[in-house]
Formats: sequence, C-alpha cells, structure tokens
Amino acid sequence: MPVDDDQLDKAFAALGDPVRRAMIARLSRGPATVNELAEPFPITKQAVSRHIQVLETAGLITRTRDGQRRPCHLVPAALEALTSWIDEYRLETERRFRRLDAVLKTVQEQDK
Amino acid sequence: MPVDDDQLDKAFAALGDPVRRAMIARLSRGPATVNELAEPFPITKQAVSRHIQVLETAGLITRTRDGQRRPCHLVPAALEALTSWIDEYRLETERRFRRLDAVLKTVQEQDK
DNA sequence: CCTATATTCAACACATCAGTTGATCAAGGA
DNA sequence: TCCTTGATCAACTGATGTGTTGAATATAGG
Repeated sequence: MPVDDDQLDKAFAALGDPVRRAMIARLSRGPATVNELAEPFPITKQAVSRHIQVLETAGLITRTRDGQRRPCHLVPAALEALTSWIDEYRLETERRFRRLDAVLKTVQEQDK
Repeated sequence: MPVDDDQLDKAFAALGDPVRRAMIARLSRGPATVNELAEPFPITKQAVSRHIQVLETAGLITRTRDGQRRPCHLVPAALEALTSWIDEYRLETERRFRRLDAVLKTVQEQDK
C-alpha cells in the first residue's frame, strides 16, 4: 500500500496540533458534528471548522451528510499508514542496535 | 509510559516535513553528521542544521560528540511513543466498527 | 414564507516556520 | 600560530498557519 508523500506531510502536520489530536481522540469514540467537536475548546466554531478541514484534507477523517449536520468519522486506515511509516524506520533502527550489541559482546569475549 | 503532550506536538509536527522525514529514513541506517544529512538536499547547511535542531528538540534524535563532528542518532523509543498514541485511537475505532458490523448482521437476521 | 440552527466563506491580524546570507565559534592538522 | 573544516548563531524575508469577526449558504420546522 504505497502512501502519497504529500498525504504523509499533511497527516503528520495535522497531528502536530493538540486541538486536532483531541478531536481524533474524541472521534475514536464515535462520529461527531462540528458543534460537538467544538464544545471542549475556547475557540470559535469557524476555527474548529477549519481544523476539521485540515483533518479531512489529510485523509484522517471523512464526512457524511445528516440533514444540516456534517458528522465526522475517523479513518483507521489513514492512521495505520502513519504507524507503518514510523515502524519501518523504528524497526530498522532497533535491528541495527541489536547487531551492534552482538558485535560488542563478541569483542568482549575475545578480550578475555 | 505517559508522554508529554508538548513532545507529541513537536514530534508530529517535526515529521510533517519531507526533509525531516528523509533525515529520519537516513538515520535509521546509522548515525550521520550534519554534512552527510545535508548532502541529498539543495538547501544550505544552516537550514539542515536547524532541521536537525527541530528533530532533537522533539526528542526524535540525540547527538554525540566526535571531534568537530556532531553525529545524529535516531531514538527508537520516541518513534514508539508516536505509534502508541496513534494505535490507541485506531484500535478503538476498529473495535467500534466491528461492534457496528455485528449489530447490522443481527438486524439482517431478524429481517428474515 | 419566515426563522432558527449548522456550517462555511472571506478578509484580516498576528505568529511561526523555512529558507537565505554573513559572521562566529570550536576542533584538527601543517 | 595559521588555516581549514564542521557546525552554529543572528538578522532578515517570504510563505504558511491559526485565530478573529462578519457575511453567506443550506437545511429543518412552524
């Protein structure tokens, strides 16, 4: 599953904001409207609306239509793409560390 | 292992830049100096130096001293903190979806 | 048709960020 | 000591981001 580099940009940048992360946390418990998402924050609904647009552009959420409401839904596959990207490099680093440990251990053996 | 919210801010924001992500990818294959990290990019070394400072402030890398060089090292634990944060909400969402699927299936059964 | 509610658009202020150039600092080698 | 190399600091510029207010759009309901 190749991931668009531009989508990674937008998705990681989107998570680099505490308001948007809190929205993600909220949406993991179920869909929510702009008004519901705005409730915990001391900012205008216009500002919240734009945070939502950022999350949508990043592919982290989708939106449906329910009368005058526009509920937001989390997209787990988008989150999974991020963890995959990170894990690729984390695991490679950890493998390298283990190889290094093994080498050091060998050297210690030879020193005896 | 509770993660500082401010560190999450900085770490996710740091990954929201293709230059810094490329640096992470490079560092997963081993330590590198500012000059080595700068090599693939058509920007000044001062700019690269600041990208590195961003990654360091975010806790994603550490730096050692080797003469006049300042090699950078990836910190896998910092990457792991990010995947943990994401996975918490991704897994919750997937569980919710499965519960919803089960409900729909039950309704279909009753319709027969 | 009129009004209230949910959401978005437009224009603006302000802050932060990524890049530049030029100067500075620190360590190594002749 | 002098010169080179690696890296950083400082000041500036242009772009992007986050917030505001005020107006506009769309749907629900009497």
